[in-house]
Amino acid sequence: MENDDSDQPGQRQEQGQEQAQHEAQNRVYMILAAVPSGKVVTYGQLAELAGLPRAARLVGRILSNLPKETQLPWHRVINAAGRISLAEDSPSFKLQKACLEEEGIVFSNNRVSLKKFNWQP
DNA sequence: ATGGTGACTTGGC
DNA sequence: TGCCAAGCCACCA
Repeated sequence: MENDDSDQPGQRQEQGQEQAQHEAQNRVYMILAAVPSGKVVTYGQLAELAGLPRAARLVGRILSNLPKETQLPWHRVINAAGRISLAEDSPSFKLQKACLEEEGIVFSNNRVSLKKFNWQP
């Protein structure tokens, strides 16, 4: 048979995109959950490990959408400059910094030691 | 539908 | 060392 399975390209494609996004988000969660205490990872690294090169910004968006009750170590994610990508006066900033210091991360002038970037899965 | 913005990154000065 | 500009991706007005 000619197989007229009639996949409506439009709708199918749209669903595919949405699913892909969801998958990507899920992968980011997995990678993030695997980051050990005492270590940090940058948005770019997290994106790359999740198979999303050049999507550092997307990771930031995903984190911003995390529920406040999340179990994920979102506080272990910092930017490439070794800084916390949040406003200093923001409660989230203070929380993140406090969590990292609890884990032994040392800050110098609001910046994390670059040596901590050496985390391999 | 074009433009602006943001938990980003990299390269140049 | 620090600021600026361009690139990149998704979302919102």
